[in-house]
Amino acid sequence: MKKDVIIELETIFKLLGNRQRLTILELLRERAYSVSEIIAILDMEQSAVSHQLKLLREAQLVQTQRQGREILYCLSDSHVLTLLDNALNHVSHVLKQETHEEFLAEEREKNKKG
Amino acid sequence: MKKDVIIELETIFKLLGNRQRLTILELLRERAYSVSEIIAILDMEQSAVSHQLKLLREAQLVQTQRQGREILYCLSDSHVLTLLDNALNHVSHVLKQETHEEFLAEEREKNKKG
DNA sequence: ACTTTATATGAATAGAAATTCATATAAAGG
DNA sequence: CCTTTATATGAATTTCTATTCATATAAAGT
Repeated sequence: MKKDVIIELETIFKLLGNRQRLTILELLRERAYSVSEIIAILDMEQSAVSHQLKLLREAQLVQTQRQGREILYCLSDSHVLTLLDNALNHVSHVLKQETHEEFLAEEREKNKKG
Repeated sequence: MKKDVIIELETIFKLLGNRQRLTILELLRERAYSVSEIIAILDMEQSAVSHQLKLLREAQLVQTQRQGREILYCLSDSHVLTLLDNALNHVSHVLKQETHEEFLAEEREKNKKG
C-alpha cells in the first residue's frame, strides 16, 4: 500500500480517535447543529468545540453553512457514517467477548492511580 | 450514545490512527508474520515494533502464536479489515478531492456494473 | 457607528503518546 | 548451564495533541 494512503488513513483515524470529536460527529449524525447548540448540548468549552470543528472541517468530515449569525455544521460524507457504524460493529463484537471491556476497565483503573 | 461506547470507539480509532500500526496491520492482512519478519520488512526498530504490537494485542486487533523461538502475529478479527476497507473508501474519495455528489455518482456507476 | 451575539484563531501551557535505550525473559543449540 | 537468537518491557526523553486564555472577525440590531 502506498505511503500517502497510509498517511490519509492515519489522518482520518487520528481525527476519529478523540472523544469530543466522536461525540460531535455522533450528534451531527442526527441533523445539522449550530456551534452554540453543540456547545450547549454537549456541555463543552466554546473554544474547544471551535478548534475541534476546525479539524473536522479541514479533513472534510463536516461541512458548514452560514445562517445569519450562526454557522450550521453537518456531516459532509456518508462514508464517515459507514466508518462509525463499522467501528461500532467491531466494538460490540469485541464487547461480547468481554475481554476487551475488562482490559479497558483495567486501563481506566491504571489512569486513576497514575 | 453511551459514554463507554464512545470510549471504545476512541480506543480503536486511536490505535488505528498511527502510521506504524497501520502499516503493520496492512502487512498482517496478507498472512501471519513473526516479529523479526515485521522488523525486517517494514524497516522499523525492534523495540518500537514490539511496543506497537503490544498495543494491538491488548486491544485484541492481533493474535499471537509461538513457534519455537519466534512469535507469529496475525489479525484476529475480520471487522478490522472491514474497518480499514471503509476508511480506504473515504480516503480515496478525499484524495481525489471529489465532492460528495461526484462520489455518489461514481458509486451508482459501480453498482450498475458490479 | 456602537453593542451584542456567534464563531474563529493564535499562542501558551498541560497532558498524552511515541521513541529510544537499557535490560529482561524465554527458547534452542551447543 | 552457557550462548545465541527472538521478543518484551520499564523508564527517560522527545514529540504531538488538547486545552485554555485572550483576542479577532463577522453579522445583526440599535
